[in-house]
Amino acid sequence: MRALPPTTVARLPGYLRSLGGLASEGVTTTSSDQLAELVGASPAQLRKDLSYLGAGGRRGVGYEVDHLRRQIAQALGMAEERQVVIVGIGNLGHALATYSGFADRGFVLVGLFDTHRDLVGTTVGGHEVQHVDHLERVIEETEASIAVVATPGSAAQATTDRLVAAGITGILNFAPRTVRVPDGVDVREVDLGSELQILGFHARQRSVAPAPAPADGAPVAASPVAAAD
Amino acid sequence: MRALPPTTVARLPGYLRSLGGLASEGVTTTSSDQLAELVGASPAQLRKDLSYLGAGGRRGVGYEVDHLRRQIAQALGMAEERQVVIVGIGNLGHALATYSGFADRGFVLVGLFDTHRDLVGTTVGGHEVQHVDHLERVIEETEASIAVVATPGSAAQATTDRLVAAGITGILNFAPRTVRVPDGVDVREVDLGSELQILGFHARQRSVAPAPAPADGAPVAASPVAAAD
DNA sequence: CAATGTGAATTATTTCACAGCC
DNA sequence: GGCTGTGAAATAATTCACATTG
Repeated sequence: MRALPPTTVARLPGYLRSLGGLASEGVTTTSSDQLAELVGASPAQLRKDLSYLGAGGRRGVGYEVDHLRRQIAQALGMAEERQVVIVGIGNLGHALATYSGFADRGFVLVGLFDTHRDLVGTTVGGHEVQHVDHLERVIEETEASIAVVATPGSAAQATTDRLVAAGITGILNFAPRTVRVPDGVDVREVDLGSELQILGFHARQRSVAPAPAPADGAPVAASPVAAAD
Repeated sequence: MRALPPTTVARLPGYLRSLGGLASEGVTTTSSDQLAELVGASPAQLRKDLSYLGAGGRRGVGYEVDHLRRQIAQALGMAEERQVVIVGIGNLGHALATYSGFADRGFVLVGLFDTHRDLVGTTVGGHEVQHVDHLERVIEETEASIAVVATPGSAAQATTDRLVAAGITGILNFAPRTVRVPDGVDVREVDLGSELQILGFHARQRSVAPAPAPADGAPVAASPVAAAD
């Protein structure tokens, strides 16, 4: 019918996580109120999101936890295995390579790559680090479709170009640089520095503004906090 | 006069990064077209974002790079130093602790914490890892306002509660669990697993749908790709 | 004349509120 | 009676398009 709004897609993994928590506690049925509380969303938003999936909640009863999990998992493509490569095995790449969350989400790590002589040949998280020279060959052989870029910023765009040329269609970019990709390729940018700066913005607001709005009382009439000073 | 939309705030770090790139190439003046191309946004959006800041662009000319940088940096609170603590020095926490981007963005690392006996006392990125027992004291003494949570998911909420009680007002949460905070505290959730799953969703779309929409031709009439099957 | 700044139009997202079903 | 599903309303974000200005 209709495509899922991107905002909905972005919330599904969180729903799935909370449902997993419920399941492990033996809960078999839940409600939009309960689940919304767990994920920190509004019940209405949750119901709307789930309705896009055609998640068969029963009125007066709620949602069946297991069924909902399967449905979200399927929407997220977790039914099929996806091969993932990581390029750039520095501190962050190392941490990502040893991240335990790949397997249980249907992702299979099929290659680690770097250019540094002293890294190539070492084993990280059970995988041997290969030289990026072999990138294209490995991607072809393993049919990898997703890549994690954890290179220095200076290498991010060139790396991305090679990955795309080799057939990668989804890129998770941790390098502190926005990478450009052609249509049809999907990028998610994750940048620690940017996240900190966003927190910094709010921290500044707090220090410039008087009070951060009392829990739910008087609406702090028109505080003259301009963006710049 | 008006507050910046959150979406605008989230884009500012990227603008700042690209402006830094321009500056290091010796560029002194730029246009919304040029900058938009660099950051991957539309020129109109860029102009609107910058206009919120009161960024004094000159019509017919463009923006002065240095001035714009200062203005964005100030909006993001980079003028003041902010003290940051990291809780959870596993693989990821270790990588974050050695991340070089703190200093140049006005963030000062003032404490690393963990519970593991064999980690406490070791030095990571020039800082000694302390036991979380000392968390409250250090936050008070250093006046830290921002915390990075890189604990296992099971410890994330309890850690967050302690941080908030100790006065932290901004939290960057890498643990795979949504944490709840009271009003007035700011949280950014960053979860590798979720990001991968979002990429997984699009990968599935590609495999289920025929073609990923030709660059700009026939609009692929009503592809019957429902969310679930 | 080139490029910003910005109201107006458009599109997307969230919230409301209630009918419908269990 | 309780809780979902969903149109309709409200809000937010983006894009358009053009008057404005150096």
